[in-house]
Amino acid sequence: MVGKRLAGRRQGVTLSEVARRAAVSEITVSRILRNTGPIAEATRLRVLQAVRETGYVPNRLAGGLASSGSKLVGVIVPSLTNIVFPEVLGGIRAALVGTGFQAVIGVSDYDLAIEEELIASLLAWRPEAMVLAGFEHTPAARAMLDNSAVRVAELMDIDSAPIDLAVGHSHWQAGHDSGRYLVGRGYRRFGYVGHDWMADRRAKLRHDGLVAALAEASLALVESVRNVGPSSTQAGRDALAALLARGSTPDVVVFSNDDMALGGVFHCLGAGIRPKDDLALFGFNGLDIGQALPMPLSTMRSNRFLTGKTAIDRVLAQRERPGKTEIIDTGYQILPGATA
Amino acid sequence: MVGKRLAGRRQGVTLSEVARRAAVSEITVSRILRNTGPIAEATRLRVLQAVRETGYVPNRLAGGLASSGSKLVGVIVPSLTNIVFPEVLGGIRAALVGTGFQAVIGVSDYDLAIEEELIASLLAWRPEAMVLAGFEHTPAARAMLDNSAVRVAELMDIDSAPIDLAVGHSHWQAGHDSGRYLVGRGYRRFGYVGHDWMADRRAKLRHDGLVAALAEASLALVESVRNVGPSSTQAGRDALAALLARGSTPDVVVFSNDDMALGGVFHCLGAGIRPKDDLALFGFNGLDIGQALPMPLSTMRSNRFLTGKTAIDRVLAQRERPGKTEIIDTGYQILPGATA
DNA sequence: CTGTTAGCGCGTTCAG
DNA sequence: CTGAACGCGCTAACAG
Repeated sequence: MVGKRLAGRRQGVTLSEVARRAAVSEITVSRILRNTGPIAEATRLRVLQAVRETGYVPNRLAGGLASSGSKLVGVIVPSLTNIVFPEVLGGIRAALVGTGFQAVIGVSDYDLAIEEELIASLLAWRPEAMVLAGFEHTPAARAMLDNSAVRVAELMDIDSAPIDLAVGHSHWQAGHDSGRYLVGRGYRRFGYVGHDWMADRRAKLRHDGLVAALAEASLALVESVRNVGPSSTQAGRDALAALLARGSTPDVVVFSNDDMALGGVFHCLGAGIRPKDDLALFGFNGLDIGQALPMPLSTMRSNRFLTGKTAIDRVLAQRERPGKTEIIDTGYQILPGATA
Repeated sequence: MVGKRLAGRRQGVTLSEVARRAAVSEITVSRILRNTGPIAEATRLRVLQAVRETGYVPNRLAGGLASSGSKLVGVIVPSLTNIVFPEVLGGIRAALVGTGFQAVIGVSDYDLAIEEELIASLLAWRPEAMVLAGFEHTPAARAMLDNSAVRVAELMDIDSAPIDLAVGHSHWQAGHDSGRYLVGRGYRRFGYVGHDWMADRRAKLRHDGLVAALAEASLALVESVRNVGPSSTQAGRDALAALLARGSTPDVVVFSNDDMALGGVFHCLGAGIRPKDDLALFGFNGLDIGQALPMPLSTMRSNRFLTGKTAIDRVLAQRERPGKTEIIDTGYQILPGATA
């Protein structure tokens, strides 16, 4: 049975109603509901019964206000359609389970102005930590973050100095390693297919690392195409077609990520180009779908779940912002695959 | 410049600090920040200046408590890794822009018990509406929803009676239409490859609609494989291989969704089976990636963005729960593609 | 083991 | 156009 609520009264059941019904004081109900302080088993049962009968739902606005602690973690990701971010959120959720904390998620669409608005609006909920992607924020956003004493985790990237905590891996290094790996496998004529660098600075870092590795082997990109929009399979497909149409003959094409690379594979399959035999293809991210292809994509796996989980674990372990910043490398691995 | 905050004081800047600085009362600051009531332009500018100088961030816990209105919408989706839900969230965000409302997102992992917990915990934030996926909820969850006077939108599905508002399309009908369409194209020997029905009831509805359409044409599935886990490309690939290994020779295989169907296409490409010529393949959802294949996937597009957007528009337009329930059909379209 | 007192920071009255 | 008083629902800090 689930109590009343009846009629016009807008308000729900409050603590005092539960307390009255159980013939105890409000604070006792509050303690029982929060498993705090010593409580007689008999009282607890009586109160829990009253809670059930009334259908009481605590008001966390009031609770948070009274205790100056919201048990909220603000999270801002650039996108949800790029599957890597839902995977990071998976790690965040995993770390939050059983802590009583709840994530409030914002999506910035890779737009720093939107990120700034979201930071303001999430900070208004007095979260106990904020999780962001990358190091680029507007000055106003930085000021708000500094001004609020909350812990700040910047994810994905560790190539710059963090505000507080950075968790991710070096994208420049990953690009560099991919270049060394491919050179080591005998490739010499490198093509590059990328997407918008303005929005996705990490893609540019990987590109720069790749180019640096090539230079160390006295090589350079023979051809490069960059799409203006965000990464997508269709964009990768179109861009590879455009690159090949230019007439140069790369023996390998490195893509800005797996989404783009998948499109590259599809172009090859449609055009009768045999991946690896005729043209090698290399991605980044190590998405499951790339590994389910007839020829698994050669790529690098980043550890998105671990990145999200580590950030939360760390930030909840130490709630005050420490004096010095910390950087945690969650690494990456080459997936040899069958396309390079 | 961004004010102090200095030293040990845990608390941030409050309204009264801003008020003191601007030499007005708190309520005046409050009004200015909420664009409410008549305000002298001079005062407004002075106050805004003080807000900037102090780096004041409103406390929504306090604001919500005082006004009994949180400007929050609770959203619970079964998954974020299934791309259809991020797309629904995209529609929700689009509808929320400029309204001052903010979505709080929970992920249930297709688990009704987790959904129940999330409902309890989101309701504690006193949202002004709740958005859920599907019609299946635990009795306790239903009770909490009924008990809170908030509006409730149930998305994706319109095959049952909603609590308040349902937005989506009929999955049974979609399955039925796909069957009629494929029969109309001359297919007779139908195979089915699906994933876990316990978790994804809508997949089962589509299956049942398909089977019904076949029965109307005096046909039946010649072979059916269902994976126990969630849908994935790899699962689709494995399941199609398993189905074909059984020796029956379908001329078309219908998959529970595009993820699975993509795996089917990959299996065919790897095994030298020509999609459509040797074996037709049909999916559901109309994901972009399926349309970027060398041979675009034949499938049905559901309108996820519209579903999310419509639900929020509707629910914000009328904030009290209306006397009677409403059902909005956002439809679907057949994408002919090239695999069936 | 339980209760009392006093706010948390803001918005809703109602007066000026 | 601006302000004073009050309370939203809950919890911290003491008592007892």
